[in-house]
Amino acid sequence: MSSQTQLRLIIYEFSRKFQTKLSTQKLHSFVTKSQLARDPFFATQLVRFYELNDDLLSARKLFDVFPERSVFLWNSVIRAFAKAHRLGTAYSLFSEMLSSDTKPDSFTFACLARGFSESFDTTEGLRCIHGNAIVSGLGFDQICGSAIIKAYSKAGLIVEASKLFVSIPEPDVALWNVMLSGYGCCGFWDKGIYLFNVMLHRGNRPDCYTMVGLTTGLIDPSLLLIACSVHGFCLKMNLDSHSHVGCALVSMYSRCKCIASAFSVFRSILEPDLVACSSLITGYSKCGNHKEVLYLFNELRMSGKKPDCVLVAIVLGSCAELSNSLYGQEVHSYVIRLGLELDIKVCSALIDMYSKCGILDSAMALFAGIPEKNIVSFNSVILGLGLHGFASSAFEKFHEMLEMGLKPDEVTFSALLSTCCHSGLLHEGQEIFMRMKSDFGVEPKTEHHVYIVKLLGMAGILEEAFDYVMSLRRPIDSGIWGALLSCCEIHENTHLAEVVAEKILESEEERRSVYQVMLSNVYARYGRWDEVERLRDGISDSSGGKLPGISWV
DNA sequence: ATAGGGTTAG
Repeated sequence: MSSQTQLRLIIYEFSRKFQTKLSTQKLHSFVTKSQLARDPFFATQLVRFYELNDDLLSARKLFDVFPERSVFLWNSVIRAFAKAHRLGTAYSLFSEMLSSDTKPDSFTFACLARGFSESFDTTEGLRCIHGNAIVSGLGFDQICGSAIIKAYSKAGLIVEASKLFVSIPEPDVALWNVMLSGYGCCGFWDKGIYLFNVMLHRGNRPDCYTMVGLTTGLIDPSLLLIACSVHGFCLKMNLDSHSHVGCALVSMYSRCKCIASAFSVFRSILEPDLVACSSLITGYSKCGNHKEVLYLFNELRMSGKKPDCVLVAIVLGSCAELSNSLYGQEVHSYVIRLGLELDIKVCSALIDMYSKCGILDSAMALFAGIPEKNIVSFNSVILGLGLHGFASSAFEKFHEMLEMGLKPDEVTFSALLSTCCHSGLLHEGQEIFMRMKSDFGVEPKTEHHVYIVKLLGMAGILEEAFDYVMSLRRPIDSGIWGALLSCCEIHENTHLAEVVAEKILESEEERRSVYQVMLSNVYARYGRWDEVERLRDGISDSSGGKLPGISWV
């Protein structure tokens, strides 16, 4: 092995392991003095290294002076900017590439698509990338296709995603997997399972990521039966020992509020890493066992693992729910010791924690200290102000956010509606609810309907609240009926309460039998006729023997 | 050498 190659390997390893600013500078001065910086292979590695260190400036400098730009170098630098959400730069690099001698390949489009999947103006950006890919003759490419499908589905553009999927002649496993989880992301878990059946039918062998893809759509307790069957399938295919599958199963069971199963899957993971532990801790947090979250977090710290921003944010969420600022402050000081206090995720979680613990001043101070505020930090502070009854300040922050060019999302409106509820502002609430859809194109979800019902109910206009719920598209979430029910209780309207209770039972029943039929189809496919019989018996008992007409295959 | 798939803040 030549000394040159050795150095490359050392620095390649270096780039994977170290992530401190100090090492960037050391490496940088080292590289510029040596001849290494002229080597095309090495330049690509170096860009990757800079990317990992959030040092895009150095990456750009290196790229700009580099004489021979290989397609690898172009892709790496585009990838670095796309991943950091510097989409303008990523796109202008791409345009520059189009007019250069080096033509983009499938990786170029994959890198671009990845960045655009999380931007605000996704639809246009993605269509543009997709169009360019087609022009470059890569419209049916697997690598390019899988990245674009993923981006489309992350952005909720499931129609675009599936159109692209069906146009690709012989999808590989990764492509099937991306489409499966795409359906899950967009709330069509049933279509995902249908596609899974088609995939098997065409003789494709599922891998561990197929299983991970199937779990993505299983997001609430009503889907527990389906979740169990996915788990069963993992066991049967011997795919459950893979650590990524383990994590996905833990979080799937957590979303289904079945913490016992989540825990038993976790126990079966041989060497749980930080992500596995985070999945379990997130599970306890989702199930409302916040004491356990703090306990496990402590255990994790004792075991010498270093929590990351994601985990810290979740733990702070539990401190907020416990409404005890002592826990929160302890985690806050730990965060400072770890040097994570500037992270925007952590900071937003801290704001939320302090305002829910009644210390609004600390929350506001933290908010003021964030250099680049994003949608989440604004949402936290709006929610906090609303919670403390400062409705006009909350709306001021909302306008400030709009002036900064940030696009409000569903959580923003949730926070504003909650503000109105706390201050009893019926008309303001109704107005912002209207504007949410007409001015900002945000579709109302269960939580928004719940707030409207609460606003109407609290004002004592129960009949109007009832008519409002009846006007919603079916199926109506039982949470919405629940909100109305509690308003009926407060206003002691027993007549309406009875009607509402009836509706709740109805909707649950309907949902259950639909799921049972779907599950029985899964069993039928694998010849588990005993289970099928058991389930179908259950269905005839509960819904008069009539099966809804649903087909998976 | 550059992608793609485990947890994910409000």
